[in-house]
Amino acid sequence: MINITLPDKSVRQVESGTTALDIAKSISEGLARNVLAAKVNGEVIDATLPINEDASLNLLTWNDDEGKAAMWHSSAHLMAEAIEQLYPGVKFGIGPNVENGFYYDIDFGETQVSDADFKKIEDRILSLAREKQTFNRREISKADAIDYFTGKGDEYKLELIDELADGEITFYESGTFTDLCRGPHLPGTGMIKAVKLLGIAGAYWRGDEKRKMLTRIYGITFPKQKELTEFLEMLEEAKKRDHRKLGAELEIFAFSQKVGQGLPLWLPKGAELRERLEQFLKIVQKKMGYQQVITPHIGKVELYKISGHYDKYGEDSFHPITTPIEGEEFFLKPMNCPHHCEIYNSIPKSYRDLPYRIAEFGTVYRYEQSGELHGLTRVRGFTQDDAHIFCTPDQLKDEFKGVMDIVEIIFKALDFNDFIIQISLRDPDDMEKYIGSEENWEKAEKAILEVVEERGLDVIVESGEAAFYGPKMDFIVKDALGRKWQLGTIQVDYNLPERFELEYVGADNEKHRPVMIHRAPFGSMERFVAVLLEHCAGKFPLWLTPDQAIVLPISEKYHKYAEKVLNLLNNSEIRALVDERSEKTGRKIRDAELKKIPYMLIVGEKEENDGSVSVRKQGEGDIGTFTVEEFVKMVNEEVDRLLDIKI
RNA sequence: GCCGAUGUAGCUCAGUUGGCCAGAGCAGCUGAUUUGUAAUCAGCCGGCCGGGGGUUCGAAUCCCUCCAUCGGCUCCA
Repeated sequence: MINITLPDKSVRQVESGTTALDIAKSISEGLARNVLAAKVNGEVIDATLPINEDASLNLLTWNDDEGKAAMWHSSAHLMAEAIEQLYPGVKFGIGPNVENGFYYDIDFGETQVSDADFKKIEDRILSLAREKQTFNRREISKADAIDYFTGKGDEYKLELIDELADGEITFYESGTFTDLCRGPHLPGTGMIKAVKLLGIAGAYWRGDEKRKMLTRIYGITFPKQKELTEFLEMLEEAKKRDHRKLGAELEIFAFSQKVGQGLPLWLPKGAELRERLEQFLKIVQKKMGYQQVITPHIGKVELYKISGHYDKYGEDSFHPITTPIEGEEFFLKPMNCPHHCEIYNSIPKSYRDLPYRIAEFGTVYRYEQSGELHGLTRVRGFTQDDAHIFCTPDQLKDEFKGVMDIVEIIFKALDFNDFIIQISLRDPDDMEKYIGSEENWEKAEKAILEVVEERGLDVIVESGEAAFYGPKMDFIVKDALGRKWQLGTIQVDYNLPERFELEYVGADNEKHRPVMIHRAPFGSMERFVAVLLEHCAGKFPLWLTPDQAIVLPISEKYHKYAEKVLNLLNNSEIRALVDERSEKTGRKIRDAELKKIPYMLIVGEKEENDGSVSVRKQGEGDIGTFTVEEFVKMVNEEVDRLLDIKI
């Protein structure tokens, strides 16, 4: 007999060799029907595998991420089986579960497959699911595994097997399909009740663009039809939040084929909004000792050779522009730091001048591959809220913290709470990629990790994601469709000061090298506004939104009073307008609601007589009648609450 | 850049076994209406069917090519 400890700490004595599924059955049939996999001593395995020793046991269901993972991983196998039946002779790459579903990379040979084929594949998957196939795990020797896939002619699986050690290879069989797989899998395919193939795309084998492109099919499955319906509804909702759609509707930005792809045009409302964001940051930065600078949009090629960017990105950049007579070469600046280094260098520095913090809303241009462009989040011309801090090594940590304070202030003012902090360090397996001394890298990485430690931050650490010149901390958010975007960034750099021979005279009267911090709390204005649009679904915070209020006169008779209200509002720094169309009030309200204007002020006879406005809040409805003064106070208080900056 | 899909009016979409002058709703404009918390009515304007080639008596519809967009892959100083 062995002891099985359940999550509620209760202990069950069972025969050795009992499966998780058996234990579930002993608890209740209902539970057993819902068990997707089991977590035994912290390891996720098939619920149908025997347990042979004392263990803690978690029965994983649809409510557990690991349960979903088993479901979707099994679904990938099922899709592969369906596809193999429909397209005999196809070869398979990898087929994992992902955050929302699963995919399988498939080599279809000469056959063209498109989303028009999805229906057929989905139907086959469902009919296989109904066969209630089981997943049969078996350990197999490396030689036998190689034999099997050699027989099948699947070079992709053979490549994967080649990297595995003999004795750790397992196969899973379900129906007519056998796959190299570690598991775990569902007790049976019958638990898959609904399937939807979501997309088809090319994907390089092993993510290497030099290798063959396979066809990746994404899909998702559910234990209930209803959940699929809900998932699809959620996708529809997310699309409504897409910044590309909202940006057009709210007249924030536009693109023009004539201007060029990836080159955003800020419309008046968007430009005003962006200026408010910039102004806000400028005020914060001023309080924190930054000085504004301005640098040109181009710089000599030589500048980027010194900085090292030329070697790294020269080939991938927009090609240089040249002077007509001398043939001097200039790059459109892809970043501001080299210019800022030269600003540092323009006047000799003493340790008393440090930290030297210079900021610029610097517009930069980068050649992004055409397939990468994406609304405002990935563009070829954008403006960074850039700044560089030059300080002594002793000051580094405090300066780093100061930057984090700014990020915090900004995220708070925008009610932005849902972000991930990522620390990016070197790739220990590929040190060739980086420039700069070992000693400096270690110092920089240590400083960041210490700050994280001191602040008790919840961060994810990624090795190999560092910039080529130094480690960094990034603030990452997800867009409406769950794609991740990097917003703010703080990067430590010992390298550029070296390359630009930056110096300061220390208290010891000797020359020293400063440390440099690159930082951009927004990241880029374009990407930030895009993510903000999606975050607030177009309903910007009151202090930021283009139009804060709209006055809606009931009829032409009250236009005069409406104008008077408008003047009062404008005099109180409230951005407002009047709807003087000869439309019914219901219509004016509807239009203002759709434009997401936060406050609608309805004025008619009653309001004119007692100098008031009837206030309707966007998305909420009528909130009562106020005097204009009261309304102004209410708006100002709401704005101040968000902009409550404590430095 | 690569794989796949898409491209009809400012927006959302009809229209393909190739066949009269390419349609609708919304938006816009004009007029009527003077309106009390999410769409007043009527009329009008608006499209070389993404661009360019080709096949055909005839192309929005079929073929080629380029461009852009969308979903991924790779990349992202």
